[in-house]
Amino acid sequence: MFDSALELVVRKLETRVGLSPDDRQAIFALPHVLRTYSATDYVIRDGEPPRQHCDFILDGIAFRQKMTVDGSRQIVSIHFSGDFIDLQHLFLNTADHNVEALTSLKVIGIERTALQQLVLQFPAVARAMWIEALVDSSIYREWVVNVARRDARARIAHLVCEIWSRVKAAGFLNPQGLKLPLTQVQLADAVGLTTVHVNRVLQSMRSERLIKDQRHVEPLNMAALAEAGGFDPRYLHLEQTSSANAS
Amino acid sequence: MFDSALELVVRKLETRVGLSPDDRQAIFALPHVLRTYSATDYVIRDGEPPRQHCDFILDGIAFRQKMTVDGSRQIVSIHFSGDFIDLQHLFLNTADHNVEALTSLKVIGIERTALQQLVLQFPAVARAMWIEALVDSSIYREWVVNVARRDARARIAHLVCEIWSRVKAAGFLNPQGLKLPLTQVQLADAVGLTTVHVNRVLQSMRSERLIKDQRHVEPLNMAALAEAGGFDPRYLHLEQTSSANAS
DNA sequence: CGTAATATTGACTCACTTCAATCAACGTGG
DNA sequence: CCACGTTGATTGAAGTGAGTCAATATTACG
Repeated sequence: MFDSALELVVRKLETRVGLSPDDRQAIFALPHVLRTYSATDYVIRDGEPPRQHCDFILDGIAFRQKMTVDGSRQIVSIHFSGDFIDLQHLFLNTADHNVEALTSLKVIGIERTALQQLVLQFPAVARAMWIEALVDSSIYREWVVNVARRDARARIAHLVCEIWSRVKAAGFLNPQGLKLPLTQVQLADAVGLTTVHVNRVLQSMRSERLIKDQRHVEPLNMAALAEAGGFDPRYLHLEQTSSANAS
Repeated sequence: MFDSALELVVRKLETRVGLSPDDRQAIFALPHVLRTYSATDYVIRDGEPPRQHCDFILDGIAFRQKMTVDGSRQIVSIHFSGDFIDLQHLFLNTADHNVEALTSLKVIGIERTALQQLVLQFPAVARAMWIEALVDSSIYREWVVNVARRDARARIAHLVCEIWSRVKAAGFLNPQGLKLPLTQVQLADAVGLTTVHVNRVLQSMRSERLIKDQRHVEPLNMAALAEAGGFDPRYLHLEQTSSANAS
């Protein structure tokens, strides 16, 4: 039961590098707990030191948000099954933002110091974790571009394409689509717009049959969406495996 | 001569973790070259595989930019003396953006595979590099907030504050200020605005005595600038050292 | 000294915001 | 089973920060 949760961690890392039996054994030996959050629960709170456990999502969706001094909110990332929520705090000592559960969330919380040791002492695992962290960075860069340079329609289209691609790559997509219970308020906070405007743009996108409902992403017309969002998935580095096994 | 360049790398990493004599020796043993770029030279090109060397800035300024399909440009980060330009490509196999020299640039290019080995085999070094990478991520998150949620005046003020803080923390600030040869076009590309608007906002900021000249950041009134930009430096994690030596 | 890059200006437009209702869906308690 | 509160979605009217286009200064520099 516990082991099956760590199995998911192993499987995730193996999408990036080959693991030896020793590596796998070390992962299975990680002290951990299973934990559940309800929607709207905080997983990480701005200003707090890292918790004792580092969470890896088994099921559900979480998002990361920052507040400005004048009180507006920006969602800066969204995380799904198979994501480490919290690489950030593996080696940093203070949270500079919040992470909140979007849906009810099942995670495996791995003991932070044990995970640090694993990363520091098992090169193959380290490689995989580095790749995860660097892809996170790459996604942030694309978000900068998204909110800075695309209009409302393209921003929303781009975000939907990203989510679609990531969830699909992680193997959690059923053919009838993806349940994504983002409210329009949250969607607006993710793309840097107001709710009112998001609402109007969504209506027009629905009338174009680009999307059906932002709370349920369906494979209506991904090609048209990608076109509308100027979406180029290279930044997700989905095919990135450590073929660079120069090691 | 060569060693003095690596000395800078050592010094940088030691701002984050304590290094043992072994660690230091391993760093000094890194195969490397010294290299120079002229302003506007490309250091990294979108779409290319990683070069054989990983650059660390000894002197000068570089910036990272992405293009959208419709041809607009967004600068997503700026790098100064003491920054690794290229952690991204230490473990990823394709560049998804460009890095360009803003000024003439002196770098030490460390052999990529050797640096990988160092990071994978020397835990203290790994810790320091992780912290660098995670702080990079944190900065990207703040840039998302900056372009998504602040108005033109605040965006520019925030960017100036960030640059000021980072260069100061790296110890490269002379009392009369910082030469930052950003043109208004580049500044606009960094904050997600047009040149025309940046020009007008700069004029008003100059008249308020918030800044004097965007090409030379002077310590005119950093407190007022921080106020105008809603700048809270926590996201830079400047004080972050691995006091978490729970290891 | 000429030419290109950068900065500035003016007039006009527009995508997005703001403010303020209203509507719809849904769970809850009586 | 219905009144009611709450959350999320929608609408309308009016305002504005920033963009666009196009011209002109200004500076840098070979």
